[in-house]
Amino acid sequence: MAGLKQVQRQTGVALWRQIADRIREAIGNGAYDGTGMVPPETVLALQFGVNRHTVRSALAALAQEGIVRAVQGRGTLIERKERLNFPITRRTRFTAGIGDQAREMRSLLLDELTVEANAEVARWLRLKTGAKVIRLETLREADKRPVSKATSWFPAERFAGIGEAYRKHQSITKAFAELGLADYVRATTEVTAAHADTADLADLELTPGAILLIAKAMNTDLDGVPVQYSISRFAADRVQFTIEN
Amino acid sequence: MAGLKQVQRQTGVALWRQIADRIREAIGNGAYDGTGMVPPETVLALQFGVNRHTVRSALAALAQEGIVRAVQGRGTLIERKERLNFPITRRTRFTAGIGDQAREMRSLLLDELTVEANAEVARWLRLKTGAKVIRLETLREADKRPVSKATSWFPAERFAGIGEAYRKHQSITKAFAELGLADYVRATTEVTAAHADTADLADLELTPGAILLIAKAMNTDLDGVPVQYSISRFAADRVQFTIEN
DNA sequence: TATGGTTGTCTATATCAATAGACATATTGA
DNA sequence: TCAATATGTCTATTGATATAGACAACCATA
Repeated sequence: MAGLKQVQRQTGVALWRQIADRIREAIGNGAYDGTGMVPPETVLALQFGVNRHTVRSALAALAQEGIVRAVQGRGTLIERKERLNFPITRRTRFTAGIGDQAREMRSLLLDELTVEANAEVARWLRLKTGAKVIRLETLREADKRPVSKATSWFPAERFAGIGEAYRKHQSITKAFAELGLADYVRATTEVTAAHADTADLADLELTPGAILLIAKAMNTDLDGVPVQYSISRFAADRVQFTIEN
Repeated sequence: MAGLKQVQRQTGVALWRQIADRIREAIGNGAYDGTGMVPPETVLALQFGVNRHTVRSALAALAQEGIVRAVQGRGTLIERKERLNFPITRRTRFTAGIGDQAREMRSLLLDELTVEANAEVARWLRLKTGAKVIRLETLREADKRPVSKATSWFPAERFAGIGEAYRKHQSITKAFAELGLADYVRATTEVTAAHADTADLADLELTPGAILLIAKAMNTDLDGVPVQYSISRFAADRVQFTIEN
């Protein structure tokens, strides 16, 4: 282990939040798997070099997130620790990718709209700026816990009706199939990270300061013609990506 | 544009820091490319729904990072906006990957040590736990700006002397070549994101609350035998990863 | 040179964050 | 049942954060 996990003062991020972030990450890394409990508040206070009350604020925030549960007299129990793995390969599909890691997968269609492609979307789909594209906003859940929010664009002509098909099957793969596209492949994925904005916080049930992994992906049909461009925003503490070359 | 970029109160993250994060990101996305300047403090205060003094705190933090420079009477100029792209492919190499995006690449060897492999390292390098491995700590810079900090492990027997070779060539590829490994490939990359810890903040010249993109990578020789396992921590606001399938 | 727009500085006040100490309450195990 | 170890609650104090208003200093330009 890395010894003391230090925190910094007067940086615009409250100590209790820095500590909450570190404990959440430690739980995710399996640091306390032996006991299934977080160390006592007094011990954490000593480790982080802060007052016990500050640690309590951090644990209260984690309890609010449903990650730990404090029991008077016993200690603070770890309720949930999960980090789903998303393989990013030529055959990347959301549902199939984590189907064996969660009991229940769900995909919600939040919004559907036909719009004109902006420069970025047009470039990825190899259309002209202003060309008609169908935009889908989707929220994906694993075991009733939101995992990612995605915006996808499809060429409107070729994939008219993909919104309905998606709503019916709750799967891009099956929606494509219904529209006559039997197979497709992942061409490119760009990965960045950023702080969650207000909308993300609400949809993904996160707390301010939370981190997102952002994947911009382009899928093509087997002839290499772009069929989908998407920007997915994942709660970083719940997922990891794996790239197999 | 997304209209108002809201910020939240009483969340453990100071408003000025939330605003600084949003402005930094907006600059990175080219939002203010037209003028090369950030909007006036009064406008930003109105946009974010806060007092002008709060905006000033945010801009002061960005000025401290060298991202903007305030000029009395004129406005706040954007000094730097960069996001290096790292392709992750079977032939991923750090230096070659961004050689054309920055004028000056540098790689510093911070530490070299022969240690016993822990369970994680042993698993990736397909050794027994406790086997001797050489651990290198490296800091990589582009145009004198720190980009990533990496810890790499190599089988000690096969790559004795890799520390010296790396120090000489400032390149893993060339160090491998000197030790008789002419070519190698990237087998697996795992990508996650996390908040920077104190050590990262110092080495990568970041401010608390900053985000890291973390890549755990395994390279093999052409026979598929693992030759390197590394954990690289990138400043998320300075890089993006690209996966071409 | 006068004006409007911008950043810089100062004072004052209210709220949040963090520390400190004391004690209550619940659980476990000797 | 008792002691040790936890979390829960309360009061008090200090420093950081945020708001509010006023005015100075500087820049571009009409």
